Amino acid sequence: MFNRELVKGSTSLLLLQLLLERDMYGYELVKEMDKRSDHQFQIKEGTLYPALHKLEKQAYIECYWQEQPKGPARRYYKITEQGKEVLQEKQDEWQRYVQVMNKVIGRTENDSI
Amino acid sequence: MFNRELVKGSTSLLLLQLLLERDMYGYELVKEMDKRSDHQFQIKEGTLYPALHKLEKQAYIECYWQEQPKGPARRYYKITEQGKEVLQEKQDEWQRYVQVMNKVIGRTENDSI
DNA sequence: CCACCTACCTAGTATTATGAGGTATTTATA
DNA sequence: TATAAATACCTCATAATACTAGGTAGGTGG
Repeated sequence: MFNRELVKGSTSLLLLQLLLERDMYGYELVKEMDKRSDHQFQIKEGTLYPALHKLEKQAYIECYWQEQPKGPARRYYKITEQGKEVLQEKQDEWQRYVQVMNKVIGRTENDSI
Repeated sequence: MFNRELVKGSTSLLLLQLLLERDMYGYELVKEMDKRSDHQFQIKEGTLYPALHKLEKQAYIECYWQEQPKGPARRYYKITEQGKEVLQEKQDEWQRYVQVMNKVIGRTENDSI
């Protein structure tokens, strides 16, 4: 999605954020991310499922199957309390990161060696 | 530096930006980056030199050796015209990226499915 | 019937940041 | 005089992770 390299590391932040709002299943997360970002973050399934499995292993999310009246069953993911804490840390880190980036690439007038 | 994953992809942007301001040599770039970012971007030499060589191969930067009266010779890097164009694109992409990220992780009040 | 969408998944590849190492010169210190 | 530390360059192996390209299966529309 977007620039492959720029995005690294923010996937878990994005996923946890979406799951903070409501439980979702994998395929739904792909669609929701696409929609929310005006088609700029088109996370691929080859990225999503391993990422979700890792988050689950880390106990930041939990999952449960839900049968559907029609169509295949869905595996819903739910953020845990621990996941919420980690999300907060990731949010803070993102903020700091943007600030530092802007400082370095931003204006230049008075900072020389 | 910082969070390993978050940073991926922005290294070339940062390097090109610093070189836009003046020619620098590798070791100087490490120190300058550290200084500008209040010690938050501590780019490692194992990252820097391969990154510089790649930028050179892509013709975004050029280099020249400069003997020093004392101490080892320095290899100075200089941004090319093509590098300046690429830098502009990377800047734009960074801006867009921050905007989309903020949109997705930002406020939530009225954007539901 | 067949294409397409939903919905899950994995394996292999490419990229990239880092850790750990190497070389060589100069300067400060003990 | 040693010797450590700083300057200045470099490479290799490893880890993390995003993507491509595949696979399975059920349901829907033409």
